[in-house]
Amino acid sequence: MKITNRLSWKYVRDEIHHEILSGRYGPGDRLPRDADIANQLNCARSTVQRAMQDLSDIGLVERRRKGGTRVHPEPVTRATLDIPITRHEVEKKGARYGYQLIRQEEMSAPRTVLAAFELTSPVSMLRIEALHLSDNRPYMLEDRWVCINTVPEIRDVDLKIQSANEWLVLNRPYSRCDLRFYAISADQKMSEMLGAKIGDALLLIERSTWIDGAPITTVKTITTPGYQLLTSS
Amino acid sequence: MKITNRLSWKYVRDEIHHEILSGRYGPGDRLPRDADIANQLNCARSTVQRAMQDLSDIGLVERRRKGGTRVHPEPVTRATLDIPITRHEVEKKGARYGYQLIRQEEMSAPRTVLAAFELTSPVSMLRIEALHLSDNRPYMLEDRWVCINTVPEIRDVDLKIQSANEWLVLNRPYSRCDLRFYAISADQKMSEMLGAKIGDALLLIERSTWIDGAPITTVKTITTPGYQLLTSS
DNA sequence: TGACATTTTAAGTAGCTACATATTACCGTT
DNA sequence: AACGGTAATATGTAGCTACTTAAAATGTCA
Repeated sequence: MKITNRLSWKYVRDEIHHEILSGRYGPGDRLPRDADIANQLNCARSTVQRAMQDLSDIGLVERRRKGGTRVHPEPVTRATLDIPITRHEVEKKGARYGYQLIRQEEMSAPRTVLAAFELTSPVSMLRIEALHLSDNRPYMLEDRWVCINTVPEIRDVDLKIQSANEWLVLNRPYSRCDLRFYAISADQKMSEMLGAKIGDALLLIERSTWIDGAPITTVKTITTPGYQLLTSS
Repeated sequence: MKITNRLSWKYVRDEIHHEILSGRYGPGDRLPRDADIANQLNCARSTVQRAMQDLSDIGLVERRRKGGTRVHPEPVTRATLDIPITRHEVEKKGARYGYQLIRQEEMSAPRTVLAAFELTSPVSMLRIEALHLSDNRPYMLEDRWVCINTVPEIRDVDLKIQSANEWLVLNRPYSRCDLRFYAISADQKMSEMLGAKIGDALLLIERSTWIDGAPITTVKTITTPGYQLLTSS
C-alpha cells in the first residue's frame, strides 16, 4: 500500500534530510540507492530522484552515476543572492533613481581586467565609469569594462541615458558569472564621488560575465558606506 | 516525429531562454502554456515542466498555477554562495587550522541580537567569541550567540576543543538562514585580535539561522583585511 | 602485476497518464 | 454595480516504463 499520494517528494526529501542529521549517515557516507529508498518508503523512484536532486542542489549530498549518493563530506551553508538592476533596487526602496555617466572610453584592457577574464593577450574594451543616484544622493559607483569583440552593439548604446548595467542585463545573456565580495577603504576619488569620508569602509562587488567562454563585461560596484547585501530567501 | 530524445530538458530550457533574450518575450510578458510549448517543440509536457522549473529557479521567469508563466518583470543576477566550515576553508588552502576560544558566557541577549531574530521578549543565550587561525595567524573573528532554549546541548559541548561553528553545522539543521554582508572599519579590539591596523576595511558576514521558526544562532564573522568571498560556480 | 577492454550498476532523462491545487474567469443573483 | 459561488484552466505532483550514460568493478591478456 502506498504511503499516500498527498505527501510530495518534499516529504521524501525531509525524511532523508532527517536521517542524515540524526547521525544515521555522516559526512561522506553512502546512502542506499534510489530504488531501495523508493521501496522502503513505498514511492516511485522518480519521487526519490526529485528529492535527491533537491538535496544535491542545496549541497547536502553528492550524486554520481554508478557511484551512488553520498552525504557531502564537507557540509556547507549554501545561500542564494539576487542582485537586481540598480535602478530597480533604488526604486524598490521608494527613492528616485538617477544616473550619471562619468567616463566612456575605448582602450586596451589593463592587466588586472584581463586577469579577471583569465585572458593573456590584450583586448580592446570599452571602459565605463558611472554613478548611480538615489534621491539625488550618490548610491553606487560603477567601474566597468565591456569587451567590444563580444558586444559590439555597446558602441551604439547611448550610455548617457541608459546605464550599461541595465542594457547588458536586459540584452546580453551570460553562461557564466563570477562574483566576488570584499571590503576596501575609500580613497580620495571614491570619497568625493560617493560623498563618503576618506578611509570609510566600503563593500565592493565585482562581477564578471561570459557567454560561451567569450568575455562580456567585468564591473566593480562600489557601494556607499553602510550598504548591506542580503540573501533573498 | 519527435525532435529527438537525446536533447534533454536543457535544450528546451535554452530554447525558451533564447526566445526571451532575443526580445520575443520581454519582462512581464506571458509565455505560452507548457502544453503548447511541448506541442511546438514536439516533446512531453513534463519536459517543458522541468525546463520551466529551472528557469524559475534561476529567476528568469515566474510561474503561477492558472496564472501561467511570465518573464520575470525585474531581471536579476542570481548567484549561489557556498560558505564552508571555517576549518575546511583554511585546510583547503593548505594551511594549518587553529582555533581559540576567547569567551563563553551565558547571558540575556541584547536588543541587537533579538532584532536579528525578529524577537521582542528577552531570551537567554550563550555568547561565544572565538578566533580562527590559519598557520597560527589570525584568520577570522567570530562573535556568536546561541539560543539555549533551542539548542540546550550546546552547554555540554567543549568549545575549547571544537568550534561552535563546526558543531552547529554538523549537528543542527536549520530551516531558514539569513545572511548579510557589509564592510566595517576595524576598531581597536578587532585590529588587536586580527592583527590588522585600526581603520582597515574588513568584510563582515552576518548569519542567523532558525529551525521551524525557533532561533538557533546568530553570528558575526569578521574577516581579516583583504579577505574575498567568491561564488562557487 | 599492470594495462586495457568489458560488464555491470546506479543515476539521469524522456514520455505517458492521472489527478491535485491554486487561481483566474465567468455568470447569476441581489 | 457589487458580491459570491462555480466552472475552467495552467501548473504541480505522483507513478510507471523504457532507455541512456557515466563510471566503478571486474575480468583478460601480455
